[in-house]
Amino acid sequence: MDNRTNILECATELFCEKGYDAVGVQEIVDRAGTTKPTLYYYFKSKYGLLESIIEEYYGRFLERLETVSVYQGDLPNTLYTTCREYLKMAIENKTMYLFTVSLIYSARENDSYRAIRPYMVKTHEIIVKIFEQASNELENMNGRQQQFASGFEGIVNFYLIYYFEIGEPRIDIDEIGKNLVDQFMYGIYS
Amino acid sequence: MDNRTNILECATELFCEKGYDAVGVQEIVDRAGTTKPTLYYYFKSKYGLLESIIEEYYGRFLERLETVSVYQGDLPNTLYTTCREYLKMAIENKTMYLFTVSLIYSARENDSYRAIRPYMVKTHEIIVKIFEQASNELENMNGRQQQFASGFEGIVNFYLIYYFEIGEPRIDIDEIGKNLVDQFMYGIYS
DNA sequence: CACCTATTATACCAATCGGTATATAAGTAT
DNA sequence: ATACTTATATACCGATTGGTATAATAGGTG
Repeated sequence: MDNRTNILECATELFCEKGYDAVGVQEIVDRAGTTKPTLYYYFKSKYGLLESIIEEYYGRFLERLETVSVYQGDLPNTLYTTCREYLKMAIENKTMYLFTVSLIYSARENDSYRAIRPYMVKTHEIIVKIFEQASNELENMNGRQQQFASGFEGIVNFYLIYYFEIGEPRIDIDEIGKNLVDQFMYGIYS
Repeated sequence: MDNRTNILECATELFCEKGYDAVGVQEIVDRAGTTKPTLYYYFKSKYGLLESIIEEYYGRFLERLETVSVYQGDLPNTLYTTCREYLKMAIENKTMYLFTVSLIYSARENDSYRAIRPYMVKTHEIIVKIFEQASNELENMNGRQQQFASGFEGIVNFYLIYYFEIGEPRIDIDEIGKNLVDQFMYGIYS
């Protein structure tokens, strides 16, 4: 494995374990078996390293999300397909997923939050688009696309964290996805 | 205001803004207009200061939660009362609530998580107790009290973060509480 | 071979980190 | 008046922070 990838992976591990601020650059290069100038050669700063880590995971996630979230002429089905992919991606990269969640809830003036924000916004835009295209299906949708999108993202994240927490050995994406969309749609119509 | 309270409040502000690790002890005493030995006199370490901040808010929260969560012979009503108090407390202390959420999602090996964990556990125990006392109401409850408790806590936190995020100027506790419990109960029975 | 660019390490930087030894002032109890 | 406790500041500690100046070492290309 090349040095860049190695540093990236060791940093990811450490950030997930201890958090961005609690990990020193020296600690990262020690684990990677290299030295600081090498790290600063590939990533120009500690913050640049964080950005690269997020881009590595979240970039791929956004590509897939954009692909699967195309409107199918039916809201529950579109949500179901989107939800399945969301769950799948998170389960495949559990550690990174939990790390990004911790970043999302981190302090607003912290570098961690600054780094994750553009990806949060982009994710939100993709989900909002689903509800915009479903406007004809739901009466009184006016201006509530943002609200529904936040709600949907929130409930998916909540299910994920919940199932990771109780340590379900085998998570059935199809079943959870169905329950989740059902419960969400119930919330919308009530 | 005495020096101890002043340090406590300044530290709370800074931790909420930037996160525990990103704030230095010097920065805290500068804002409080005092010096480090004073801080170390009242709280024996930076970690002790964090513990005091959490205890200040979460201690009161747990007391109230324990009081209102007594079982009323009816699950939805008990949940509704508990939920109302949970929402009320969070809305009254919005900044501190959001700070504790950020701690809950912080890295497992970070001091922030170590400090919040006992309070998370205690909260969970209180909610579990509700579902244990409702065992006669729900068939097939065996061993799922923990699951329901996690689910309930999750959905309440999700609603709160969601409403704080969209910046609803006036949050109707009664209405949100009702919707929330309804949606949760629907999830249980389906 | 000579040249060039991409990598990597040694050794260092000022600044900040969490924390403390020591001194002092003010109040209080004997 | 003496002794003790509480509360605060000056000045310092070694260790670590993120980051870099410099130089050596590759590997490929003319």
